[in-house]
Amino acid sequence: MATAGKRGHCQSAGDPLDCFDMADPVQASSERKSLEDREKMTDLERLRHSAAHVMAAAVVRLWPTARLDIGPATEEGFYYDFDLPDHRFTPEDFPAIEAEMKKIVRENHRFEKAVRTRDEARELFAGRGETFKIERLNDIPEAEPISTYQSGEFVDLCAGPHVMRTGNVKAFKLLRVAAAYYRGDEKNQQLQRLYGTAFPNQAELEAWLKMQEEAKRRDHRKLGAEMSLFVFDAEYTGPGLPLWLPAGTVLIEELEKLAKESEFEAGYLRVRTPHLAREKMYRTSGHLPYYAESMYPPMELADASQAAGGGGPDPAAQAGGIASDRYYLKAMNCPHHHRIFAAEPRSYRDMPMRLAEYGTCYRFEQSGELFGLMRVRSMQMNDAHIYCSPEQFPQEFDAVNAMYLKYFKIFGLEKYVMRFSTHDPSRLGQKFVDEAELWKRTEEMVRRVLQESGIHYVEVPNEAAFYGPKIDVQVWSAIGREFTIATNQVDFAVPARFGLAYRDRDNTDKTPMCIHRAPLGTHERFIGFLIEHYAGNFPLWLAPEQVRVLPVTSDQVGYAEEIVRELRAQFVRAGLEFSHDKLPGRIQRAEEAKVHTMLIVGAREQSEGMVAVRRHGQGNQGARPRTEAVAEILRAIRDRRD
RNA sequence: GCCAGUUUAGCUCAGUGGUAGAGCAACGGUUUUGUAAACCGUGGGUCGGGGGUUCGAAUCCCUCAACUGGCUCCA
Repeated sequence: MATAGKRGHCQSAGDPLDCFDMADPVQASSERKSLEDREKMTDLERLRHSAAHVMAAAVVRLWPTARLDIGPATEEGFYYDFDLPDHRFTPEDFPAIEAEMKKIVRENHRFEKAVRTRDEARELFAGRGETFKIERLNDIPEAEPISTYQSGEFVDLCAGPHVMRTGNVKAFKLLRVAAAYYRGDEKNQQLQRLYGTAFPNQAELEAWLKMQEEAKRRDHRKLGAEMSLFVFDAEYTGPGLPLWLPAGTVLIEELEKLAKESEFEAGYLRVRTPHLAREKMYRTSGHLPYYAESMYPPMELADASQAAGGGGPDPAAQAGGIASDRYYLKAMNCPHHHRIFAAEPRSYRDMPMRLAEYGTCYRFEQSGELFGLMRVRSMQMNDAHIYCSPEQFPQEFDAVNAMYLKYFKIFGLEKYVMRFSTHDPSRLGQKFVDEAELWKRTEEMVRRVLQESGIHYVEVPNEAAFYGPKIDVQVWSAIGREFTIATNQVDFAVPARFGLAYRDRDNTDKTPMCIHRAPLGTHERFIGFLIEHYAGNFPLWLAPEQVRVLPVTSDQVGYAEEIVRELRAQFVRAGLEFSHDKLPGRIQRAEEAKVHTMLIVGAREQSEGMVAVRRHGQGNQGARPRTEAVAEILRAIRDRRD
């Protein structure tokens, strides 16, 4: 993993694998900003960076032994890293720090820039015991000037820029305390990081805080519990292993229905594979030994001759002198699909061969990385592998792309970026498989497809997978969280590892290319995203409870039951509620449960064969003939409209 | 895995060393109901698990776990 860059995945030279890693949070980069970047800093970033100085100054006043590292602006505010062995920050310290910050703001110091020689700066920080600053000083390229900023008694090694005076830092708030490894490397010591945010004025700060509150309301973990979609039962099931409740299972099955329909239309063949496989599978794929740590530990069958049955023990294990047989829970489906491809002789007439499966994978994510449904240890992937010839590739890739766009339209996803990761020619044969021509051609094809479909994409050099370029789809949930929700990868290398081949027209064996694709990602992350995207107000086709019929009095129960029967006969998820509550109470509960459509039937409706339609969140839509209302519901479900 | 915080009834939360509480939900009954909460009653908790201090622990201490916020990681 040493060659892996800061933020990508599948980029290490040791990784010849598919990798549907769905996580890719945006992280504040700990890399140095160039001088040009600094000039581009927005006013808000200047303000926040200045606020970081004010906070650091306050901390040093309160804890004079604190040593400073760095304090940049981030997307939501700023942080500053401290080394302070004799005190651990807790949120209880915030009022004192904020009070001291206010004092510094009132003192209204100028941010005074001073350009210094290296030796002067070194001496200055050595005198203050600021060892991190001296190390950071050594990072600054020879050509760049060294500058410090002073506000009051506080001096920091800093290239700026800042606001004019501490008095300009008007509205700020400390947010949280966290640990952070020095230089972002877990081999280094941990520093204490204080996060805060700052805005030009109090009103904007408060608006932002309010937005954060709103975000919490649509958090998928909260809504998932409220709507009984899933639970985590760590004590019995295990951390990161969700149990899908009936309502959540509806979402899964509707998504699978969508996927199966689109994949059927697009000529995919469905396959099914077990949740585990022998060690040899992952040794051949290359996952072992590099990634064993990210997989659940193997199940070891001590008596191999007995365990192995007809096949005998794993020869590789025997060769190593181990008379045992190991099975691993699968962390990805591709090796299994490769073996399916290899199961029978293949002809060019079979190509392209598109093997699809909602495969369940298990990844032993570190405990601290688990995050609701977004980062779990068991996941069901909208997986498929397309085996094709290089000639067939553009068309296949284009079709995959079209499927992505189809899905985005269905879900009303307007804000997304495709992140196109390409190779670096200078690293062919090391980080990237040594196929210069294939790289060039494939990347050009991919680029052209992206451009022609008018998709918004960014190209990221040097972040491709070992075996080919890839596209990650990044989306934002309605609350502004960014996720990699889907991925589409080109693979020229792994089919060869498995010895995959097809007989071509010229009667020679050729190795196929492979496209790994998962436009709906995993159920877990995709549904987590959808919950936030819709704030739990699912469109009719997805809504766990689509229709609830509410008779006004017991006299209409029979009529209501008739309507429910009619709907259920058409596979509409409809129910009836008649309880001791008055109508407004039952409406309230249906609204709270986010039931998509309520059909209210009283004496008036019954006598005229009507229903009064009420849409969740939209109030009373008025009475309509029952047949018309039912037909409209069926149409909307069929068209996957809201 | 690391740092910090949190963990009390199904849910939201109150309870700072002296008999575990409220609202909602659940259940039972009354009410026959017209577009976001009718009324009355009942049951429900080993206060995350374990250990310790104390006459006495939800409350103080230790430890383990899960979750949350970050960091690292992310095949």
